[in-house]
Amino acid sequence: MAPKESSTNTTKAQMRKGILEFCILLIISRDRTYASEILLELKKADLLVVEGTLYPLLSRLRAAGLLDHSWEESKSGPPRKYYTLTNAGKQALAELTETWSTLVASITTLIK
Amino acid sequence: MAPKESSTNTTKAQMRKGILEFCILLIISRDRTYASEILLELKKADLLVVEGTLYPLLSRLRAAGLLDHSWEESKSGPPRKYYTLTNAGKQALAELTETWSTLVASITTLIK
DNA sequence: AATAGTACCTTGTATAACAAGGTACTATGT
DNA sequence: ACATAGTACCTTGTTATACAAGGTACTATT
Repeated sequence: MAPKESSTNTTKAQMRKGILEFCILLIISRDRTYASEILLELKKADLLVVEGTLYPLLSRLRAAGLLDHSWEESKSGPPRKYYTLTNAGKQALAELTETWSTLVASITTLIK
Repeated sequence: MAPKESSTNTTKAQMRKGILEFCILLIISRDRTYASEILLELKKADLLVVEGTLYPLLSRLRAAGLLDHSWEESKSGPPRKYYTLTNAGKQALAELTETWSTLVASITTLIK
């Protein structure tokens, strides 16, 4: 029997995708960090993402003025590009947190 | 000064998008319903969607075997296409609900 | 000098959301 | 009887984006 792709797999992926930007801002807000580490954090939170998704997204957030970055040397490899939130980024995160709360409330209502 | 598009608008839209399919299954699970009514329900839950998004999505879910439909007459207009969940749809919804819970837990952890 | 590990980034393809436009049935007003 | 408004369906074309795959480059280890 040929392995059948579960149709919920893509739906689950969709669900996670939508909140990616929010999670990235959340992670960066805790402490300055760099792309490879963000990938690990997202994996820990069961939000699987690949490089080809993350890098363009970070660029977009930076272009939108939400992120800033600075290069720093590393003891164990090439230099790292550390990201931090700008003031606009902090404000955006606050708004998104609000949107998230509303969303959770809406869905909780729908479930019941 | 030209009005500037808030960068969080698109991010918020993204966030909502991801969970659209989940919400649609949730809404249909409560009682059989049709597209125009689903649109209203989503608006009530602050999940703005347009027809061009909903119709292809319903078709996809149906093609995936999660939805079934039947035409029924209406007293106040053209016939309506009522959707219901198939057994596969019910199972998918159960899985998505689980995924949703995990997601909420992950993000709650990130926020703290 | 070669290999492994870490870290960055880009390109091409497929999917999907949205805006806009289109069809058709029913009820209502004149 | 005809036009208009309301409801409900659906499609097409454009744009955005997620992912897979591949590529560059620095450091440490053997």
